[in-house]
Amino acid sequence: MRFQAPRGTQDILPDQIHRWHHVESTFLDLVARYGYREIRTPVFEDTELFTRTSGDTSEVVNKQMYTFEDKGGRSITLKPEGTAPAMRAYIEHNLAAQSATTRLCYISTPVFRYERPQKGRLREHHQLGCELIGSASPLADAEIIEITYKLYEVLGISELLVKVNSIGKDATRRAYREALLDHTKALLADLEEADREHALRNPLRMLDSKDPKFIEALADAPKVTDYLEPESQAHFASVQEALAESGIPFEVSPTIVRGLDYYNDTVFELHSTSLGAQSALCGGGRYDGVIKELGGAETPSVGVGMGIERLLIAMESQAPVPTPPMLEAFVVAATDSARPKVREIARSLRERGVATGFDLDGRNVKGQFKAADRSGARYALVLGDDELAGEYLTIKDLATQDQWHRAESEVIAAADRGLRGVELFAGSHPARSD
RNA sequence: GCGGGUAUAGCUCAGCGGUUAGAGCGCCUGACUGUGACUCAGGAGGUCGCGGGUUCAAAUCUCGUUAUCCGCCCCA
Repeated sequence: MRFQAPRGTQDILPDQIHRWHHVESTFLDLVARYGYREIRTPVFEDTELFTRTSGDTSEVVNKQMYTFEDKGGRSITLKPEGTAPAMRAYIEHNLAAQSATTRLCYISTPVFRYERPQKGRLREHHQLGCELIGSASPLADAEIIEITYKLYEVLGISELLVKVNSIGKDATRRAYREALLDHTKALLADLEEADREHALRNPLRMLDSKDPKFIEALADAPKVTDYLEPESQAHFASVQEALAESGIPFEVSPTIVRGLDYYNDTVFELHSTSLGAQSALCGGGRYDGVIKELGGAETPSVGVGMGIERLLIAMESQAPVPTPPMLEAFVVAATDSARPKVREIARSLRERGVATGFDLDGRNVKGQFKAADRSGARYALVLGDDELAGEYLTIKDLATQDQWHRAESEVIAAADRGLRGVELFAGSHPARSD
């Protein structure tokens, strides 16, 4: 029996991991400038955490959660999204006591949804996220969108579309839902039972449909923005103003409704045209009711979750990340008598922070050079009887094939001063050894 | 959950009823006993995704299954 990774999951192999590190460190560096601090939450949570917040009519909670009973009889769910666990932790550890507004971020948190996999859609994927807790200001909404936009910009995604919408307060959505159902009454009556139920469960989703029937029927449908309360209208206008001031191009898109039920007022998504059917790079919005729903004080909040796998797909074509070399230097034993010294030099360099390799298996010089080449090391440090006698190293630049001598003590001293690359190995004695 | 395509060497793919299943790239060895990458010569590597069926004969046809890709749905 040969095992393979479960359907919809992927191994992230060493040849790929630098791309993840690049995204993660770019993200952490960016959000640190806004004052976000990282939080890590468990992979699984109490099932009710998600049914309470995401809403039991949502597709995610309804059919996509990985839910099971543990040996203690508890209902456990692998996290299907990142916000609710972060809010649970925020309440549980009373982070509100530390300051009025709290900025949390998370990197590469695994997210599980039972879906039919295709490109850019997995059963386990990973998200980066930001949560700005404790501010009702439209500037908070704009900050989250700005950070998201900047991240993609810095990472080199150019074919980017920012879509924002406001879905208002509960009352607005209730009224609008009614209006929408009223408007599509004739169409709904014609639908198959299953389709009708689906539409009735969340009427807003009809807006997003690609079905010509819906598109036609909804062409002259009322807009949610017409139903917004004055307060929500003003908020949405201010968010747009703030985005414009930040120089972020966006479009108001009435069809953005989001899959989770906890959002109010601002919702947004960023799409990349290079992604095919699964074009959403991230989604987020304001969720003022979540913390109260989870037993905390009423606390307005806004946040975003960004899918890493989709981001990496978009980057592949638009902004590939160069593969860093495995090693900086490789020490070659030209004679067997040099092997102990080779090991000693490798150890000295490693202690001084230089990624250094050498042959463990008694390979001949040719094999050692080959290994040096494979390792990506720019420099081979050759050590044989001549070098042992003269206490120097023969250094070869594997890219240019130049070769020179340098006293061992000088190399170590340079490494001690923190020098790297050319400065570390460049010789003051450019004589060739052959 | 629905519809369709694909699965052959480490990778990209050809072969589509009939000798021993191939190519390019990669890998290993040698030419070169202290020099990789380039060149030349040689070599290793395959349950043809898996299981059943049809046939004298199956990588090839067929059914099932698993994975993957595309569209729908949903979303990151």
